[in-house]
Amino acid sequence: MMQESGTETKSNGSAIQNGSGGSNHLLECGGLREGRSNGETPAVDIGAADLAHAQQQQQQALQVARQLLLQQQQQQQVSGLKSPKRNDKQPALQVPVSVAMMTPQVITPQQMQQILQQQVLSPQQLQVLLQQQQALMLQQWPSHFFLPDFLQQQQVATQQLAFQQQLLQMQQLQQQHLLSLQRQGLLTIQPGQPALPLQPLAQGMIPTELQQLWKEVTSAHTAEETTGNNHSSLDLTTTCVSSSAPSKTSLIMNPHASTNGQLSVHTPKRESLSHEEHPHSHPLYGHGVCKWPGCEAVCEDFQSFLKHLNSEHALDDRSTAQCRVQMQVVQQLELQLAKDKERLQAMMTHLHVKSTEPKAAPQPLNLVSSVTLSKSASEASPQSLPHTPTTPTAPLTPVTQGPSVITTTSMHTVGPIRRRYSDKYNVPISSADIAQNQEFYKNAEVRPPFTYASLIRQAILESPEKQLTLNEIYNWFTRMFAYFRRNAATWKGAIRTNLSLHKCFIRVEDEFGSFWTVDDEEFKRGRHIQRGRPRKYCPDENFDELVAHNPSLIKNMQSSHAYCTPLNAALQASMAENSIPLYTTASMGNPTLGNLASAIREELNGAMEHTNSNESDSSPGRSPMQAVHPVHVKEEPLDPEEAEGPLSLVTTANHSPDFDHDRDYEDEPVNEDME
DNA sequence: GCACTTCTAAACAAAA
DNA sequence: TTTTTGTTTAGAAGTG
Repeated sequence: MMQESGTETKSNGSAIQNGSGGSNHLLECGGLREGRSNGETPAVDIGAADLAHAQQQQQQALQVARQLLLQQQQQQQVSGLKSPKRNDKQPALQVPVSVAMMTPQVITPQQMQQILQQQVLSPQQLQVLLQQQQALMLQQWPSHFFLPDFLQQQQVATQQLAFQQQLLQMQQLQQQHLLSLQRQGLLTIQPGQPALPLQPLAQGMIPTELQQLWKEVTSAHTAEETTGNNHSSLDLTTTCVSSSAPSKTSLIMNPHASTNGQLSVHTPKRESLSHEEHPHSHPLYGHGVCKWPGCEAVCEDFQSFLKHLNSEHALDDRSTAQCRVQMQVVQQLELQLAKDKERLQAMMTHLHVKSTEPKAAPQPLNLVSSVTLSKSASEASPQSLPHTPTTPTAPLTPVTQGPSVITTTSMHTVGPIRRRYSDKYNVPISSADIAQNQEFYKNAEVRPPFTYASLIRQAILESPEKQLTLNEIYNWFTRMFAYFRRNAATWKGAIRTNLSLHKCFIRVEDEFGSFWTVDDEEFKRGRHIQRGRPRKYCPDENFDELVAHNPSLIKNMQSSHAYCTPLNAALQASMAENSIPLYTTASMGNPTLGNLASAIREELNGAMEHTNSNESDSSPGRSPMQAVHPVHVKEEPLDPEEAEGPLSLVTTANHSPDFDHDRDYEDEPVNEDME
């Protein structure tokens, strides 16, 4: 399975690599991008290597642009300085078609802003276009042929240096951010892949490229400004549309984003939200230091920080440019995020495709930002939100969620979303599933897309002794998931219910209390204790498996188990003889003869009211045996085919070949059955 | 539409 | 008495 999936992912990935790699400099309308956006391309393997490749291609594009612009410059030098608005047709060369359709010539910043405001270009287009512009500027700089009107050359030169520093810092921040994202599972960079995809950009960046980046930032910022509060990624598919109708209305939500349920990260908004929530916290202020990129000025208190902020980082060209740089950083991260989302999507699709291939790719796990699901998110009550299909092997990272889900406020609006693994995929979540997103779930109030049973199992298996008390399970939940730090009553009740209801969870008592273990095999079977049926008996099968999987239990449970089987058999036989529905109790798992007799008496007297009756019957607390030997009290649920009432129970007890081992105790019928 | 699963809520009881 | 723990049931909602 794993090999198979890996192979397929790889094979698919190669096809997508072209798309992703080309996306940085080949901005074609149609085919490729549509293929990515409509989710039909099942596997998108875009990793760090792809990004590096993309960056390489980007640099190649830059070289191409330089050559092109050099030609332009030569032409201009020959023909004199021409208006940047000229519409000379330039050979497209290797410049992307859509960009070539735009004028690859020098465009003034004003024009650029105008273009950006009109949302004509996608970020990638802008990037390429700006590369061209940048290259041209660089070519022309020495001769002062062409400079933006609004920038004096000297200012530019000064700012270039400043921006280079800023950019280096930004790149460092970017790397830190990437590392952080990676730690939080937002970015999954496989070990074999090159480290940080953007690292080459940072480290190998030459001043001209830094300068170029600054220019790109300028455009990106402008683009975001024009986007307003939409918070959506610039629609990459609007290139074709908007080029013919360049208006804001042509900016549609990225279909790919809607497919993935992803929207662009909008860090500023998030920060502003947190800022609003915490009046004396500021994303730009921490540990007495101004966090403005490249500043790090020490501010004793928040007030002085505000003063500093207003004085040193007022609205001026420098601050604006720095802000744009930051925006570019964010944008780069968004791109990276989007690519990793696609990869995740492809992985999930691939793993899910076995049974649901015709379907669209699995929906994102949290849906607040999803266009398609925002309706349900806003309309549905917290408990009526749609389930989101997930696959057990899916990373389940919030990567597939829109960034907005990261925000606490948005998560609150999500409320409980029921998720479960399909029975067909009742594969236990691995530690990696959670660990991969551990940091994220610890910090973001995102409901983990695992069932309670899966989480409980995980909690138990993660414990050194493979056993946890209920309270320890609670603690694990709250420790591992920020989501479970709220509404404790709800999820704690759910945990208890699941512990009782799931066949795989086995309660063990000792003199210090009770703890829960998990029968992993039973968990994989995914069986539930059947509703409406009393379920008390000693699951020797489970017990054996449990011990097999939890050797640590042997020391506590061995002796009790030794009592269990023969006595259970005796009890069952006795009950069968008397046509008494088989009935087991916690204490029957470790009955003394007195308990056994008592149990039988009670059965005969029809006094089977409660499963623990035998405990109270034999002693106020536990039997001495129980005190010494922990009791395995969790009952095994009745299989559907076995739950057919008293007669069938007797029959089952008699005909079952593994009667005293596999089914030592059968369910007793409900009281009405007895009546 | 049905069977099933999961989640949630609630009631209840026993134990601490 | 209160809280914790555990069991059981019912119903809503999603999934296949």
